[in-house]
Amino acid sequence: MKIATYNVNGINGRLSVLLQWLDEAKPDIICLQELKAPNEKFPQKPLRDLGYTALWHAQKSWNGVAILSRVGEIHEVRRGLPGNPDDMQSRYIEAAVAGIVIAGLYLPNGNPRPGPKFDYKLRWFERLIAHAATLMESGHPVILAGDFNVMPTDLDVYKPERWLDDALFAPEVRAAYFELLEQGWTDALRSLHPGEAIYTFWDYFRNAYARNAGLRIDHLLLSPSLTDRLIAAGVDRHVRSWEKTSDHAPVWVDLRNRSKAKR
DNA sequence: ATGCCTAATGCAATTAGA
Repeated sequence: MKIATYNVNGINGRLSVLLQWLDEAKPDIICLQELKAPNEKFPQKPLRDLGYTALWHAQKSWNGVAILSRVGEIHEVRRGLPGNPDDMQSRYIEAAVAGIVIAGLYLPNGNPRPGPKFDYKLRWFERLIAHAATLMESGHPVILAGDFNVMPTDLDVYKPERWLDDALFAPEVRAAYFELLEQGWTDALRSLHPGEAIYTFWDYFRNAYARNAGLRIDHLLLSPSLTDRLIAAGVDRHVRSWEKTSDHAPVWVDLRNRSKAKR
């Protein structure tokens, strides 16, 4: 079973790229971020024509997350992170699909730092850590997938020294990421490719993709029972070279089917 | 320090992204 995350940077502006990639890669479950469209403008029909049902949590202009599936019903668990009823930004959606709890998230960017946006990022991260702890304690197979807006280590940045003061690489943000991992989550891509520079984002400026001036900020974190099923993980980086493409590339994991002998 | 690019909104220029 292939599960992916993809920050599309505008689902309607990038729809042809999204559909082409889905048709080519045929992932089973996909978490999308940055829909940048109101709920009523979610392109349900073209996705359904490709065999995907969808659940989305969007808002006008900014943010917006969705879960797509072609392997069975999407059972919504929650939309929005608990812990702040005043938070109106559509950045979190959680559903049960094919026996797995899928948490799709779009962590705040946080720039400029310092400032209110950075404070919001840190508070949002704290809420994620608290909620992820309850998911971990549940014992269910869980995957936290999305745009975390964090490069965990120097290896995840083309030029780390230039990013030290940035909200995506600040010490307190990386510390929050590792505090989350310490609950028992496995960073799927890094666990299978230790020591390898792999990026998921290249900005539109300065010919960044051609220079491979990238960042690794999109992550798939697996609970222990899913880590045992992890076969492969990768980035479909060629999608970043397409016309009208997002500044992110899709990231995916391949999981072994549940063993009947063990159940 | 800022622009470089791109999208959404809405029809010009601003906000936001990372």
